[in-house]
Amino acid sequence: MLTDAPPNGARSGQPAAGARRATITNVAEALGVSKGTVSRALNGYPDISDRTRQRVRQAAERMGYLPSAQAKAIRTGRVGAIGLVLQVGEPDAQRPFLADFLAGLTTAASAENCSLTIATAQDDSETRAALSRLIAERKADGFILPRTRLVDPRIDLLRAAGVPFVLFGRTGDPTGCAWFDLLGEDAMDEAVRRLHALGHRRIGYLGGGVGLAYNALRLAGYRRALASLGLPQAPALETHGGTTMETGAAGAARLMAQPDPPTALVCATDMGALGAHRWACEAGLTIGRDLSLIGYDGVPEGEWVAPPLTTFEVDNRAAGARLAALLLRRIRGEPAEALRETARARLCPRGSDGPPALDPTALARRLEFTAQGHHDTKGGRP
Amino acid sequence: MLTDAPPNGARSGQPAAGARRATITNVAEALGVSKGTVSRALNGYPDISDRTRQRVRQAAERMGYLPSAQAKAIRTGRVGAIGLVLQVGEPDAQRPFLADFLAGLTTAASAENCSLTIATAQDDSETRAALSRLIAERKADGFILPRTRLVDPRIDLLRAAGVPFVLFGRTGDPTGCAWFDLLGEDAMDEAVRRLHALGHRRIGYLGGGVGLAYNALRLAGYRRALASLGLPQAPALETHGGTTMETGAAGAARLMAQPDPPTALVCATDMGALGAHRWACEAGLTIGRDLSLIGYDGVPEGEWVAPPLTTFEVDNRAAGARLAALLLRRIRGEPAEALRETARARLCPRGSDGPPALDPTALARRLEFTAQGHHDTKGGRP
DNA sequence: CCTCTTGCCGAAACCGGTTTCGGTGCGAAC
DNA sequence: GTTCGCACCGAAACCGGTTTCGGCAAGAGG
Repeated sequence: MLTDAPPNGARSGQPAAGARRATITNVAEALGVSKGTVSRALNGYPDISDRTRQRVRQAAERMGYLPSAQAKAIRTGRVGAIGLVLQVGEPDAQRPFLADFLAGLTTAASAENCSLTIATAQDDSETRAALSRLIAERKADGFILPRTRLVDPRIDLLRAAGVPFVLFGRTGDPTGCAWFDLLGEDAMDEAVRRLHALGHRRIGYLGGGVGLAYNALRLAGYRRALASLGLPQAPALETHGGTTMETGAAGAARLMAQPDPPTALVCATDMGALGAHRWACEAGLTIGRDLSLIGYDGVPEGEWVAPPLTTFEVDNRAAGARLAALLLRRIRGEPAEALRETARARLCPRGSDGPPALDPTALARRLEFTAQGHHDTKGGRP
Repeated sequence: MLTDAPPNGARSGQPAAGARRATITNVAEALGVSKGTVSRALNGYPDISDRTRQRVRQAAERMGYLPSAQAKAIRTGRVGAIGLVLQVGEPDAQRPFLADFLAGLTTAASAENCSLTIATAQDDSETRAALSRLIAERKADGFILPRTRLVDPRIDLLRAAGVPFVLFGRTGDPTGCAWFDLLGEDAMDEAVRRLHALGHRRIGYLGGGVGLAYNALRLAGYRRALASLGLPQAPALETHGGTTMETGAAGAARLMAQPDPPTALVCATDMGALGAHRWACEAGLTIGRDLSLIGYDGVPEGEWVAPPLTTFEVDNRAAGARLAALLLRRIRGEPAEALRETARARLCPRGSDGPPALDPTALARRLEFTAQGHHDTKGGRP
């Protein structure tokens, strides 16, 4: 059996078989110097002679000594960990991104001797509770806040607690906030221009999570492009909440059920776009001809549908790395205003967009026709 | 600007605006008792009167006091965290599972006042380095080891260090190991029986990661079912390494390039099965008729292909929860041998399996025919 | 009335680090 | 030959908890 957690260890002075890690006292005794000297030597204080520093370094190396993060934290106030509370159970949780995102966070953090502490929560109140607890137990020196809202109670909580944080996304009141974000508005702008160049003149917006900051920004980018191109803009061309296949399909159905429906949809999320994709297939539309779709996120499922989804790819690993770097600087005291970065998502052209085969009126007639029962669904053609 | 990390705080006795968390000394002073009394009262020691215990509890609650995990750790040796090193960058990394898995881990852990510390690594040596560092810095009381190998250096490392751990999966030398695992061998067995009941008599195995424990177990389950049903078993019916679409396609191609190819493939992983799926489509086979496929994992992509993939669904959230619970008990000193659990994956029948339309010989002729150029690929039928 | 428990709690050691303060030895300057 | 400054390091306080030890008071028993 494994040596069961030796609580008080062998009473002997020599740890011997206990496999106990070396402490700073062990190193100090081995060298015949004081604890303080070892600490200062290893932490680069100037009032230690080079010879002593060398000896201490070598002894520490030889004994496999690494300072305990907890013991260090109790004095310095820094745990050497960044915190992240994931809200799972939400429809558009960050499924495929997560591994890459975490990899980015941890590699950047561990480059500065920091680890990552994570917690999960089902809803908003659990998230706040988890944050409070991590703060109270001092398990993290600062936090990454993903999926920012326009008004975000997490931000108020951290501001009030005086704990450093960095947003993944922007927010309504940016006072004292550092952030990293992708320019979703530019992506939506680019999507509209691309569709316009293909010949589309009536372009709809299938929005994402209501209240989430990204959705407001992407909507703004969509509208900006419409305005600059002189294309029509109308409430009937916009819908929101399309973050899953179900809601995406429902949103697409709503947008397309009008006399002059859009011939193309710019979608704030890939999952919403995939819902629209499925709806359009079932409505008998040929995607990329009758209806064009452009998504955003770069989820792997987008490659699986036919035709594959044109979308904007996000480098989540790089995002995680930048966020960790910013947070570490924030923890060291740099002002939040100096820690704001953005990046661009990369257009990934695939098959779901193309020149419109029909004008809006013809498209509406076509939809009405199939809706009246002339449907070719998965029954095979008789 | 936010109050920048007040290192030594205001010199005043009253923390006031510093927003500093209350310490045990604060609570003790507020009540006029000693630190020790507060500690004992909150930790349920028996030699504290009920009245005092109540007063301390209320004061702690009122002052928002929660003991610092680090300060506690320094004395008790327990950090109150479980560790997990994720190996990203591998082809069959746990992409879709991860969020659910983490949710299971953290909810089960936080129920016992534990958090989760994670690190990532690219390869084996980085993984070992990350483990060593987390141990040396005492950032975790124990570890979850996912994706176990038949011979796994991580296990040796943790055994030598005397650190508790629980495997997600089994391993070659189980001495001193606790684990949770899914009975992949039973799933493969069930898959073979299902195909046999459908009429298949020549069934192949598209194996997963070489050297990984699950692959050996699933192969054993496949062979066991063949033997018990009296079906032919041959090296030519087995291949390994199919953990991605590419390798899965290659494996399927190899298995099917023989005079009497299998009419059905039992696949150790969904990604391998999806590779076989794509290969079969491109080879002009009708999946579910010419060739049947059964996967394992329950990745979401399986629902996206046509026909959707019959597979075994794994409840990764529950797995995470069980693993965390086992690890916590292990940390408390329960013997590893008493902490071994298994669960079953649930068959999820979809469309990729059915009665065979051809016998092996006819199937081989069919494949040869299309290989000679009579191919109908995505060019449309001329 | 004295002793012996028993219940309850304070004092202080302790965990493993960091940091302040003060003191030594040495060479240089006066 | 003092005095001063400087480089270097030891002693000890400190961080925020836990745990051991011992003491006091009250009650029980003789």
